[in-house]
Amino acid sequence: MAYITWKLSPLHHSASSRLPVTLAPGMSETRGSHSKHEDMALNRGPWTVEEDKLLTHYIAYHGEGRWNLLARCSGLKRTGKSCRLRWLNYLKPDVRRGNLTPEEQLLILELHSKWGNRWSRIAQHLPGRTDNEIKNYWRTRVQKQARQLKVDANSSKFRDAVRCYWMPRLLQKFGSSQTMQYSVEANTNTTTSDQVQHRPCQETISPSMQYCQLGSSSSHEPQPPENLSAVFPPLPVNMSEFPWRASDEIHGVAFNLFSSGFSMNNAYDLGTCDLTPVSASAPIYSDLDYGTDNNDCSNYNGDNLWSMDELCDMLKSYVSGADIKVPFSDHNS
DNA sequence: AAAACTCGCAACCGCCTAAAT
DNA sequence: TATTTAGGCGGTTGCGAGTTT
Repeated sequence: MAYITWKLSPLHHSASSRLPVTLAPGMSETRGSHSKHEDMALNRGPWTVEEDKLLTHYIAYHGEGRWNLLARCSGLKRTGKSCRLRWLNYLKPDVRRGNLTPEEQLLILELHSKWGNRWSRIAQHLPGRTDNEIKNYWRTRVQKQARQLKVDANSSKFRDAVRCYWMPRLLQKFGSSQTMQYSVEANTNTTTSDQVQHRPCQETISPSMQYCQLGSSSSHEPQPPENLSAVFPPLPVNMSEFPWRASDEIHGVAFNLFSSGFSMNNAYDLGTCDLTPVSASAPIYSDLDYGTDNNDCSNYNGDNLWSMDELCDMLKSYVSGADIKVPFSDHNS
């Protein structure tokens, strides 16, 4: 098998990319990364087109792994670590690029609520997405909201807000974007990254459903760290505890998201959530919204239904205990 | 128009663990 | 068993591009 796919880093499109830096041996290089035979200067910083080609061709012939050997034999003046990172996060053909879909965002929120900052583990359940990308998403989007609210991203208040307002909104989007499908095997008990990314589709299920099944296998799953009470609190069975009622009228739309399937036992069982009232009036996204190519979601603007400002206002209202007005976008109007 | 500021993200750092010696 | 090495992971940094002032 040879990879002939060639992708240019966005940096390569820029005429003013920062230049790679060549370091003499011993200049602030990663601990233990030098062999005694390694005598040449190492490049650091952005990868050049030539370096990418070299790495891609080498892996096409020799396969992945043995990164230090690769670094020495390929002619690249890079550390093995650097080569590995470049390949896994950028050059590997099945790396998906572009904005995260609502479905993916929802899954990240769900999984992070369960596992905390286990980025690589979370990434295993988002085929084609890298841990780095998910980590960046969390830091730039989610933590930003927490900062604006002046609350800790791991605080129960913020988690409640996310669970009550952000996730339902994503579900709303998700409910109207059923064209997005994942090739994920239903039984994920022993799933590995490779299995998720490369195996043929045996059953098409939504990530949320996948997650539900994950949850059902929890006896084999390590528990989240203690300091992560960082799980979202279970949705209250008694909706009177909730900032809104089980069925709220929002701009003329009966918002009945939590009416079926949530309980203390399946707080994350989003897959059983009744989306009908929502999707009936929800905006319809065409393939164009997500990009018709599964590897290209760049056409999808993840914030066009719910802007960050909107979200921030709502979360602020929730944190301050004020009445909530949930905007509802009606594309028919 | 330009300076200041913000954002997104690729790449690096350093710690940890497992495998090899 | 102790030490070394390689690979993996989460945290952090720094730069280009875009936006605001």
